[in-house]
Amino acid sequence: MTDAGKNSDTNAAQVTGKPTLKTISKLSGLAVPTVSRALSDAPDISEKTKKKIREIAAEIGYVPNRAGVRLRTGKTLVISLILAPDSELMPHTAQLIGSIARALRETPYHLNVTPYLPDDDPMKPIRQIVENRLADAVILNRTQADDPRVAYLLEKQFPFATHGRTNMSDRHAYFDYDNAAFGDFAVRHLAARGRKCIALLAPKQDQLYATHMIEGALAAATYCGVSLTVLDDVDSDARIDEIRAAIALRLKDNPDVDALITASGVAAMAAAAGAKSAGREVDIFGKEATSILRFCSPNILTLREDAARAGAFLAEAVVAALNDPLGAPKQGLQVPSEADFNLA
Amino acid sequence: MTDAGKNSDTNAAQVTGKPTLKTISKLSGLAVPTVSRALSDAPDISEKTKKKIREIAAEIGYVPNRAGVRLRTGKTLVISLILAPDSELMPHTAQLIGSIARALRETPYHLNVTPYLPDDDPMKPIRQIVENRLADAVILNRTQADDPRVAYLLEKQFPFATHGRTNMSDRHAYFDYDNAAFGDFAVRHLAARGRKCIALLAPKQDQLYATHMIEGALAAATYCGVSLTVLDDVDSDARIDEIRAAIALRLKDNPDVDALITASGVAAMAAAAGAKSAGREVDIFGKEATSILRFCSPNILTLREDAARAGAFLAEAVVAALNDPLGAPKQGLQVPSEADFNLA
DNA sequence: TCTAAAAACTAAAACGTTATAGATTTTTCT
DNA sequence: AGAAAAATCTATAACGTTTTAGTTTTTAGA
Repeated sequence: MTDAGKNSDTNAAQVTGKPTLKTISKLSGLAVPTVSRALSDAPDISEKTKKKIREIAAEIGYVPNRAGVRLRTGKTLVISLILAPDSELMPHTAQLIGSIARALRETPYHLNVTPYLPDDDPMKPIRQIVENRLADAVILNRTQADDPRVAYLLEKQFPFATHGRTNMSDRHAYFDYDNAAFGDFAVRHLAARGRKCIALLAPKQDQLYATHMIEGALAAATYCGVSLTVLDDVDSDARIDEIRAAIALRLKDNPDVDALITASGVAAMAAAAGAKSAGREVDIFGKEATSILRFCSPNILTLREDAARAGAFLAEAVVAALNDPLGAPKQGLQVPSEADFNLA
Repeated sequence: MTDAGKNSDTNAAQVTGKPTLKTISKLSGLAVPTVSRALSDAPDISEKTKKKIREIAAEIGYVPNRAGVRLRTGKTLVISLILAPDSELMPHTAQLIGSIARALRETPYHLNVTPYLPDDDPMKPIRQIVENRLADAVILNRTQADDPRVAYLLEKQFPFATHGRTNMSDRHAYFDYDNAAFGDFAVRHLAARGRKCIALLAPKQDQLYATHMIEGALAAATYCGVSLTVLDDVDSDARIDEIRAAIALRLKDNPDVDALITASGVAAMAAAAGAKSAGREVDIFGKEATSILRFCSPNILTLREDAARAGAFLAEAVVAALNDPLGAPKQGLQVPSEADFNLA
C-alpha cells in the first residue's frame, strides 16, 4: 500500500477558526516559512508560488496575527500619541487624533493614546514606552522649544514626530503651523483695517510658536508702520477666565491698543470678552480651526488651522521614519493663506 | 569534582536586556512556569516562593511582555474606542478620549482609537475588531436608539460599553447624560425667567437622547404652563451654518417663540446666531462642556456635561465587563444639578 | 515506619510568526 | 553528460507567555 504519499491530500485541511500561516500551508502543501516569505515578497520564492499563496490568503481572508509578529520581530505595530494635559481642552485635538488614526488605517499600525496630567512627569510615559517597547514610535503634541522628551527620544534614537517645532527640529520629523506667516498676516490685515497699536498675547511657556509669531508680527509692524506690543506676562495658555481678566487689566494700562492678536481661538474669545468688559472696542485676530468663533461678539478675525492636515502629515511622517530610519525626517509647514481667512 | 551541583550558581545569571520570566527563573533558581504562576498568585505555589519571586520581579523591574501574553492567552490587552465621524468636531471628545485613557492606566489595558468617516460603513471597524480580535472590548460613542453595532456586539457577546443609551441598554454597560432631567431643568428655568413659548431643537437621527430630552421638557412645560414646540425638522447635528439658517427660518414661522433649547453647545451658538439674524431676542439654553460659550452673544444658558466623568466611568465599566463577563453591566447617569449651571 | 494524600514544583507543549542555515531541485556552463 | 551555480524550498529554532499533565517533595494518617 502506497497511500502514505508525500503529499497526503492537504486540500481537505480543516479551515476552522482564524486562518493562520499554518492554514495556508496545509491548503497549499507548502511549508509555513515558505508561506511567510511568499507573503512578504521574499526574493527566494518563485513568482508562481507567490501568486498561488497570495490567492489562497486572499480567499480565506488571512490577516497576520499581530501577537505572533510582535513576539517574533519585536515590533509592536503601535504608534502612541502622547497627549499633553492641556490639549484635552483644545477644540481641535479630537480632530488631530482622528486624522492620525485614519491615516494609519493604510498602514499596519494602530494608534494608541497616552495622556498625562499636569502633575505627572512628562518624561514618564515616554520612558515607559521606550523602555518597555510599548510602541514603535511616538507622536508628541505641544512640544516646547527645549523639550526634554525630544532630547530623550533623539538620544535613544526612538522614531517620533512632533506637532510643533523645537530647537532640535532639524533632527526630527514635525508638522507645524507657520506662525511667522500668521503673525505677518494678522498685522498686515489689522493695519489695513486702520489699526495703529496692536498688542500680541504670548504664552509664558517656552514655546517656539510664540517666537515665530512674534517675529512675523514685528517684521510686518515695522513694514506697515504700526506699533506692536508683546504682552508676555499674559499666559495665552492659561485658563480662559484668567486670560480675560489679564487682558482687561492690560488694556487699561495701554489705552492706545486698538487690536489684539492671539495664538488660539480660545484665547481670542477670552480676549474679546476682556476687551468687552474693559469697555474697549478692539479688533481681535486669532488662529483656530473651529467655526463657532464666527458667532461670537465682538467679531473675531481668524485664520483656520487645519488639524486634520497636521494629523495626516504626522502619521505619514512617523511611518516614513519607521520604514527608513536613516532617511531625512519629514517636515511640514502649514502656510496660512487668504483661503483660510474668514470674517465673522 | 562535584562542581556539577544541581543548582549551579544561578545568582550570577546575566541580567542584560529586558527582564523576562526566564531572567527571574535564573535569578531564583525556579522554573519559568513556577515564576509565572507565582506572579499570577496561583494557589499551588508556596507563600515563601511567591514572596521571593515578587521581590526579584520588583527589583529588576519586570514587566510582562504583552506580545507573549497576547499570543498565549488570545487577550490583546487593548480596548478600542470607536470614534463616530462627527464626534471629531465636538469640543469635548478629546476630553472623553483622555479620560478613558487615563482611567485605563490603572489597568493592563491600552486605549486605541478607531475612527470612521461619514461615508464608511459603521459596522466595518467593529467587525474587524471582533473578527480579527484587535481588541478585548470596545467603547462606542454617539450610539443611536437602534444601533446595529450594539446589536452585533450583543449577538457576538463581545464586551463593550456605550456613551449614550440605546434600545438595548438593559443588556449593556453605558454612561449617559440624564437628558430628561436636562429638558426638565431647561424648561423650568426658562419659565421662571418669564418665557412662555419655548422651542426645542431635535436631531433628525434616531438618537435616544432627543427622546429623553423631549420627554423631560414636555412634562415640565405642562407643569409650568408654558408651550413647547419640537423643531424636529432642524437637525441639531447638522453643520453649524445649516442650523443657523434653519433656525432663522423657523423663528419667522413661529413669531411667538421666545426661548430655544438645544442639545449641544454648538447648536446653541448656531441658534443664537440664527436668532440674531432673524432679529429676535430669545433665550438660548444649551448643554455643553466648554466654557467659551459664556463669552458669546446673545448670552447662552448652559448646563455642563462632564466628559471626563463619562470617560472614567466608561473605562471602569468596560474593564468590569472584562473581569466579570456574566456580571450585571455597569450603568451610569449624569444628573444635571444647579452646580453645573452657569449664566454667562 | 510505612503508605496515602496533599502540597509544591517542573517538563513539555503551544499560541503564530520569522530568521538562519541547510536541503533539494532546477538551470547553466563546459 | 557531468559539475558547478543558481533558484527554490524546508527544518529547526526562537521570541515570552501560560496551560496541562506530570513529578517530586512534604505532610498526614495508621
